[in-house]
Amino acid sequence: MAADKRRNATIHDVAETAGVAVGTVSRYLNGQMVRQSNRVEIERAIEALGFQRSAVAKAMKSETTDVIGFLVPNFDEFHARLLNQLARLFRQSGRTMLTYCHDGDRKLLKEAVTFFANQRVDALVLAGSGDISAEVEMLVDRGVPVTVYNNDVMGLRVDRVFVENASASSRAVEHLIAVGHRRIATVYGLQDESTGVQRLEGYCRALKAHGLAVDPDYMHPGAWGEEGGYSAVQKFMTLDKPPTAIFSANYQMTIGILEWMREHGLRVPEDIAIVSFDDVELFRLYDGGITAVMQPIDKIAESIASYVLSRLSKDELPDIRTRTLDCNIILRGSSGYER
Amino acid sequence: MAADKRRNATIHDVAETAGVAVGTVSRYLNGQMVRQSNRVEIERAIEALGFQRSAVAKAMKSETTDVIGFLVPNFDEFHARLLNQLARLFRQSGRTMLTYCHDGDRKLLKEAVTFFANQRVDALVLAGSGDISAEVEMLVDRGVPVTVYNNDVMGLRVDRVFVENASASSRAVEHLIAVGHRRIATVYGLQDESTGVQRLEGYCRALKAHGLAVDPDYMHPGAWGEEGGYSAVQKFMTLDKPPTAIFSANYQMTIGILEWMREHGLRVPEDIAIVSFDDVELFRLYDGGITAVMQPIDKIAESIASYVLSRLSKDELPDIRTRTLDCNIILRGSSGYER
DNA sequence: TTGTATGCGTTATCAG
DNA sequence: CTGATAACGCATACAA
Repeated sequence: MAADKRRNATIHDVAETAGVAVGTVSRYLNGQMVRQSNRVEIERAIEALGFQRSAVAKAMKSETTDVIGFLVPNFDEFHARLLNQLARLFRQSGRTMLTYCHDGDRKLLKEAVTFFANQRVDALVLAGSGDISAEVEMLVDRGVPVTVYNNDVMGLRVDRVFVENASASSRAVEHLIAVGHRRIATVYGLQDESTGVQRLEGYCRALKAHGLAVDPDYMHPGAWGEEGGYSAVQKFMTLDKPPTAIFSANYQMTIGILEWMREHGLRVPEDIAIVSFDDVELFRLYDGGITAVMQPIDKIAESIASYVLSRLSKDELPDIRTRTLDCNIILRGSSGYER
Repeated sequence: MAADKRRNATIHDVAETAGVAVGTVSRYLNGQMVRQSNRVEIERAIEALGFQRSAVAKAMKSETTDVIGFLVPNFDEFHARLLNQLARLFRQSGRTMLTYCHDGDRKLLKEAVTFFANQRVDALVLAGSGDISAEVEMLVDRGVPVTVYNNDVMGLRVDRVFVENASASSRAVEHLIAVGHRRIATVYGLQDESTGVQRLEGYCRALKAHGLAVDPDYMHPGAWGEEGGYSAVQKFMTLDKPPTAIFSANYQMTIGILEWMREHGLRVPEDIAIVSFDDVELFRLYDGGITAVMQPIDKIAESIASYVLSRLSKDELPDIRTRTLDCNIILRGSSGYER
């Protein structure tokens, strides 16, 4: 009656060959007290049968899966590092991460939340997005801890981890002003996301603080993609007075800018200086380097993990929390800085 | 007796408020025939209760989770795209992907296989690795379809998807020979992985085919990391006759080479020409571009998915299959090609 | 078509 | 400390 090799062995099989009751095996598996002689018998049986405890059945009974859902927008460099760090931190507490990538597809975004709900994840981490609050609220109501990062999603009882988008952007633009630029353009991100709004706000704030006009001609929407940066710089260069510098609100758009400039034989920073949000490997290696706002990814991961894990241990923390982290600006050649 | 908002509603709750039996609800959920009037009642009840079917209980009963495990070495550009494509293909068949990243950590590698076994994934995809065969074999014996890519893992009844590492490498080196290089070095990958062996083999084969000596001084192990490329070029440049070109067996090592050259003010391709395995974004944008072997990632994903899904539909396909895909070489400035 | 009953592999609750 | 047994939420034979 023991497992026939194809079939998975169960704790019943283990109990039988070890000559004990299933309850004893279960207790052994959960690190509770078991008589020494039984312990060795159980271990022997587990080894012999190749027993692997079913996480499915465990979840069924215990109402907890030890899995944390992560709704990823995409697998860019930022998220590659964030995923790595988060997975590491969660693993230390015996949990794992289930990722679902939506790639900006609004339909997938909602499917993902349903998927996580079906999977009964113990907690959910996601980058905020406007039209997702209804679905997420359902999870929150069920008592699933949710943590939001990057973009805010208003009116939800969730923990939040952000970076100082506005002030970092402002400092980035002030750096351009400091090295002598007066005609500074920006390609900005989606305005229905808080990062998009705040980074644009930082740009405007810096100009105003230094008595420079905020000129609509120098502001181009980019939708976060390479094409956005590409068409922005293309448009800027048709102006009577083209900008001498561009602040780009994320790295994908910056790549688009660089692409256009390469195709048209323009040089950085001689023809146009560049400062970008997000510090990626390319910016370190590119020609003289690209000056960039570096997000503290490891700290973001730690903050998210600490929020999630705290809610998972104590069962009910009273108030929702928000943490907003500082960014550093890495000076490189693209803003005229000599290394 | 209906769900109290905090608790998850079950099909029993749905059945009760819809005034039907649980079996009927279950059949409705699985798309079987249900009387029209009952159908609307059930839908109404589901909506009212916010019912979400428990994937855990479904898996418990049906012995299938609709989840496919993917053991990822890391989240580099190659895997970012591979994950995206694979997730998309699996999604189309109603399945999702559970990823576990081991980052080259041998302990995590084994833990991951155990994890997937516990989670009862329906199938497993992984990059081969020498010391993992024992753990994987256990899954194979249980009848879990396993598909291996990138590196082979010998002696296992699994499907395999590779690229033509040797011939692509050979062609890459021949390209360097064709543009006039005679002192061509290589920084190669781990020799306990088939990709490492084959790419080095391709390098040697090209040299021999053109009557050039295979000189150990021109061959440096790189272990796939940036440091490997960095120290390789460092060593090469101390030689009496430094190489005029380098073939790098992956992109991370190439980045290390570029880093060293930047630090020491050497130029590509004037001082050293470069051809690299893996085509990444950086190589497209870098200065005059880096000539690279482009792996057909989308085709790799399609092949993996088709292998996995075929084994999941028909229950028993007789023989294991292997597919080996061709690579293109993208010519750019780093090998002296003018664009 | 529908209802009822059983079992999937665990954990938890009891008596022993 | 251990053994027996009842859930957990769903799918599925089987009978109606």
